[in-house]
Amino acid sequence: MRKDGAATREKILNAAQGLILDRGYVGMTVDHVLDKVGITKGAFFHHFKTKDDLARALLTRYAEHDERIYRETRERAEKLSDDPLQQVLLFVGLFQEMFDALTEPYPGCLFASYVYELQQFDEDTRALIGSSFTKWRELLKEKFEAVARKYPPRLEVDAASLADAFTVVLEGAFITSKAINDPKVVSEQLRHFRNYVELLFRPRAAV
Amino acid sequence: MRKDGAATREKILNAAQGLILDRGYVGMTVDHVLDKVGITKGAFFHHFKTKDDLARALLTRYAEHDERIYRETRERAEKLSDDPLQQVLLFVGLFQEMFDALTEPYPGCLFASYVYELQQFDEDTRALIGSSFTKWRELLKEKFEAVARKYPPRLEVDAASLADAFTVVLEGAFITSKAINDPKVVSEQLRHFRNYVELLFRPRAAV
DNA sequence: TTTAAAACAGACCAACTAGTCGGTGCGGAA
DNA sequence: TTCCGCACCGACTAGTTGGTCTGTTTTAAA
Repeated sequence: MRKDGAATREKILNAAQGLILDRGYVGMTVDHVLDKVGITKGAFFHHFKTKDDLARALLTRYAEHDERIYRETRERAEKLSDDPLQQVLLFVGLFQEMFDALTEPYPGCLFASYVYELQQFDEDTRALIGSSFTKWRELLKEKFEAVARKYPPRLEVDAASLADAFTVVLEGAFITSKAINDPKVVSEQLRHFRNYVELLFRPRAAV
Repeated sequence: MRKDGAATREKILNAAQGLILDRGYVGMTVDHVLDKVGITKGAFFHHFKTKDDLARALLTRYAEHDERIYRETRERAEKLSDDPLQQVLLFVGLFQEMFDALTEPYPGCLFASYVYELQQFDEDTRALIGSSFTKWRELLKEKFEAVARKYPPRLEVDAASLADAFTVVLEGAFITSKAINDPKVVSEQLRHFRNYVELLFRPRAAV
């Protein structure tokens, strides 16, 4: 397997993603990628028409990967318990587990990186970012609605914004974790979100 | 007052900040700033030695502004109530008020922008980012410790990470707000943080 | 073995980048 | 009035950027 186009393409994507999270999209140059992967201009532009083309491919791949993680984790939680509240708490707990294993700060979220350079991207790319956020929301929203039906919340809350809160905590924790260079931040903050859900819905007797 | 150097300097800083939040630091070029302010290269490099010099000045100004807001809001809350729990709830509520008034998404946090291009900046600048985050933490941490002394929390929590949670919610909400282009996200998410604090500390009888 | 396409090499280019430098005009001190 | 210095101008430069182009190697089918 001397010349494997698909493998080279993957290497380019992986290298570019790391570089973008470290230096931003504009700050990541094509030459940086070439150095990191060990290829030349010809190879790069054989696989990607333009740098923007790479940006789109990268975001699409990231979105698919993210959605799979969300969906699989939700399914795992649903298998572990029949109770919607327990399912949500397990869902958050499973994410906590993942981020607890980190020994250095999570490199960051590609969406967040793009959001802070939003004007560099075309309308399609920006739409993809927005639709990913709303997709995550929908994935958790129905879960929270089921929880609220079974356990009346102690305070009035909106299922959609509560679903958003999970993403919000993740995004905020990524930034804070990188800023103070502390890998523990993400799981600590997820713990707070878990606490919130618990306090909001868990019936008195069970506490 | 024909030629006011200080005013021009401010105009440069303001224009650059807006451009950076839209396009990232590398994506903001000196020429963009010149266009926006209506000056020339000579004027720009008269006020700032290099582009990096502008980046540092901008971050310093932003850090001072942020700290002032945090501190003044805390002091306002402290004047409005003697009870530490009420003070925290008021603190969050006052922020909610500010962000509730927005008609378009908050342009973003300069620290977060820099964090997603971290490798572009020197050690000093990165240290300034880290120290700002810990400063915000300290500012709220003592408050939460006072709350916890008076009202035993329903779940065991660490004051430092709870203080971080406020910043985390803000940072995460900024990104989500921009991503889905919805200015209401920030105040909604602050509401959840307020709920959390309330559920965590407020005694049963008062709920 | 032939052959056509895919995978890659690397010299080259136009546009853009941050930064320089000699010069200009104006306001106030002497 | 002279003179000095701050604020500003804008042509210029050296280096970098994304992207092109021509040519070479590899792969697998015919």
